[in-house]
Amino acid sequence: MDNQYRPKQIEAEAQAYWEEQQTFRAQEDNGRPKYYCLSMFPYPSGRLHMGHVRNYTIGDVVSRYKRMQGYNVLQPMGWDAFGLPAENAAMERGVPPAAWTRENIAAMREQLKGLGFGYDWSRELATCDPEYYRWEQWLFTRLYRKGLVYRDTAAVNWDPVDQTVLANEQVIEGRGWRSGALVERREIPQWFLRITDYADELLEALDALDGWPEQVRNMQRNWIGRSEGVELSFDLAGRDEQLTVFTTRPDTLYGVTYMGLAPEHPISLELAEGNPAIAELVEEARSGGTAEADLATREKRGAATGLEAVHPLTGERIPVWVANFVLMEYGSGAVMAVPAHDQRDWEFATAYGLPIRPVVHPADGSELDVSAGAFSDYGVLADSGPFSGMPSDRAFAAIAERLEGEGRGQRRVQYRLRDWGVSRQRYWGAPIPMIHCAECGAVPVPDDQLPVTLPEDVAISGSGSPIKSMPSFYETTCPECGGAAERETDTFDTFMESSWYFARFACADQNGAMLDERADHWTPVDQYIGGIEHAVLHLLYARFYHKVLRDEGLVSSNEPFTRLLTQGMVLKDGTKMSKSKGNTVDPQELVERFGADTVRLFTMFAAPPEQSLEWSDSGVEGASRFLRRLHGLVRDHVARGPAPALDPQALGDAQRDLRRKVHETIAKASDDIGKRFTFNTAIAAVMELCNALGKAGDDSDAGRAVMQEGLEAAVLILAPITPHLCHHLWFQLGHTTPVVDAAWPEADEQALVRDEVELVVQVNGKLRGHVTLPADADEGQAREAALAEPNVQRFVADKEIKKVVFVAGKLINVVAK
RNA sequence: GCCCAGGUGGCGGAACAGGUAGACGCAGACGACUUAAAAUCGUCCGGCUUUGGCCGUGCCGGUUCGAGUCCGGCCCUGGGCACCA
Repeated sequence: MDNQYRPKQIEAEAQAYWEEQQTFRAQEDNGRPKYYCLSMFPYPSGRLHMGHVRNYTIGDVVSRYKRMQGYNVLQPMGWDAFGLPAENAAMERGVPPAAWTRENIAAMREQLKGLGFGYDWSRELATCDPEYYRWEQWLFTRLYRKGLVYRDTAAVNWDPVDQTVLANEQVIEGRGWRSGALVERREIPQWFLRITDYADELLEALDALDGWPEQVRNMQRNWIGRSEGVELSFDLAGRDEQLTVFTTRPDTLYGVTYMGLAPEHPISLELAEGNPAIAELVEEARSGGTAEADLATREKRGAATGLEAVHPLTGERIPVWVANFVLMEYGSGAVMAVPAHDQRDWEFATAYGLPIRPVVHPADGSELDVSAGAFSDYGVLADSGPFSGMPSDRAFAAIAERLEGEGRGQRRVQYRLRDWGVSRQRYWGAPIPMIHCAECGAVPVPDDQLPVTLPEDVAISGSGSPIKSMPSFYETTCPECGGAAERETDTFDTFMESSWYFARFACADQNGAMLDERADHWTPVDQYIGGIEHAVLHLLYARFYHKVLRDEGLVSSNEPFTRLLTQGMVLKDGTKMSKSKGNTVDPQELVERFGADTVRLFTMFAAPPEQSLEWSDSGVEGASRFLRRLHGLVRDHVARGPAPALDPQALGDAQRDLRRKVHETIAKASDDIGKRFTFNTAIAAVMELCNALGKAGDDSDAGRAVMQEGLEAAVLILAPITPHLCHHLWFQLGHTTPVVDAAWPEADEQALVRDEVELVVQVNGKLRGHVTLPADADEGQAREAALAEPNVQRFVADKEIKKVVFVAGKLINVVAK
């Protein structure tokens, strides 16, 4: 055996072995339970970054662990290949997005192979391949016919200088990132998917997704934002028109002191003609980006309209204001304001000197004070006509009933979730398969004309998608009337591709259909792994899409991902690695210097997967050092010849202690890797084991047998994490089949048994000593031993013992006063 | 602004069901080996201290025999906010 650990050589050999044996090629096999382990596929930016390495190492560790447990594992990989960066690169370097993307894919594929990830490459796919996106187009036309697709207007960021639509990230402080021009909001027609039709199912099914982090389920619940309330209308004095508003707090109806209109509301637009203050608000609303974070942090401003609304129950006149915090996108673009019981309304009322009228008092009878802020809890009504004295919940129902009875309102469920706008005015995306005909309107592209292929040999300028000025692309004939017509030139949101790739991996070679029965064999994904930043959008869209696929009869499960692991970010110097901060670490350099196993080991050791990971160069060296030591331990052991067979009955005390450590490590690592996903503590346990093995120095037959068992355990446990070195060491330890096919070790219960236990002794909850007792000692014996301890006696000497708390196997606490 | 997380030694982290705070690793100090350095191996490594202890898990308060862990309030950092992926 080589005297030195040479990762380069060992890793090349292992990778060649796996490739030659087609180790990771997955076949459907009903004789073994399937396990579909999927890491979120990358955007092919050109090089792997540490976030990818972390994500894919976690996935590979889980996959290899499950394989050792006897599962038939599928672990595929592909490319989320459409998107904005390719267009930016094209502008900078003059390379068409398609060529740039395919070069990046080739480079990153090699990097992934160099890291030793066990993917079934025969299933590789790229979303920019027409054979992939054609099925997305096919499904879209189907959903159109089903009524799940519709056209409506939506706001985009318009750069008036570059004459182009900008993404939110391209709007910096209200200005276009390249031109520096003030960005305008423009309403343009776009395609929408009715995700809100599935809102209730998406919400309710979260309760059963117990393999998902509660944090993510919570974020999705809040995003969907189901609320029950009342929709009611206020007459406008002197106008033949009504304001319809939605409120979740009809119990505060008597506290309404003003109405708020969105600046984009038709009435606001009308009044802006003759009112400079309103015109200014409308102007403000038209400029700047569309991102919610920008809108929500704007200073709250408003202007009186002079109009008055009529309170539906009291007939009182209520002033109508235009307010910039009222959003046209939500509900009707109008709100009733109750400053006493809503903080945002309170702030606006305070700023503009509008009355604050409390009508709900705390249920506990405590004094109500709204001088410093709104009281937004439920309580008991006051000054609310016939409803005074009712608790909020009863008043909610009573007021709703009254409004319904008078035909002025009705109970309604509202969602925060909006329908999914899938149109993008970009080039590098899947063409939306629709044709606009002057005679027939919007017509879906017939199946036999799919895919609508995106022309790839194009030049990208800073303003607008090239296919919008390419008659050879958009000129066509109407499939219905045969007349001249134009293709849709918008492309799909890239979330469309990433919403179903997990199913396509099951049957990536199927060219006659979107999916086949193999999709149902492999899905749902048993374990999905990816960044927490995808907690809402990608994961919600994919859930929606899966339900749509189900309703189309393409899969039969309800949810795409049974278990979800959201991995934290990779940081350096406490902040996110990024090119602009210049604090990136190139995984490729590390692999070349230390080997893939060291990079994998450090990444898994430095932090548990869900936490952020602080990068440390010296920590990487520590990981490398450990692998050298493990290599050395096996080398020295093997150099002494084959180890004799182990006879557990014939061990001395030290040998039994060491063997107990071996099996404790197996038990801990199995729990850490299999159940808790805390790979860092599993590695720490193996390090402890190796420290103990290294100190043993026992050359007796029994000692060498225990050593063999211990080294095998260490290699088996580390095999999913550092697969190349373990592949090598396993053969060195005398095995003839590869460790990748070995069974995961099981702890021997007999080896775990202890004769004695050490109890912690406390007095009044503070540590005062230790006592060693037989493992089966009862409370009486423990108490006797504890009180005999001299240090304990010092602390209880002049006190009365009130009680003794005994926790078997752990501690005994003497409470004395 | 809204929603969701996280704050533990010089650093990354451990403590899994409320029971020894700091496992494991990094950095550092000292020692061994060496002509020397690197590598390797060994010992020490939260603060204070009268050496008996006392203090210590972002801050303030509470529950408990016992709180890093549970509860209430605050501060700071990070993720998401619908066209980055």
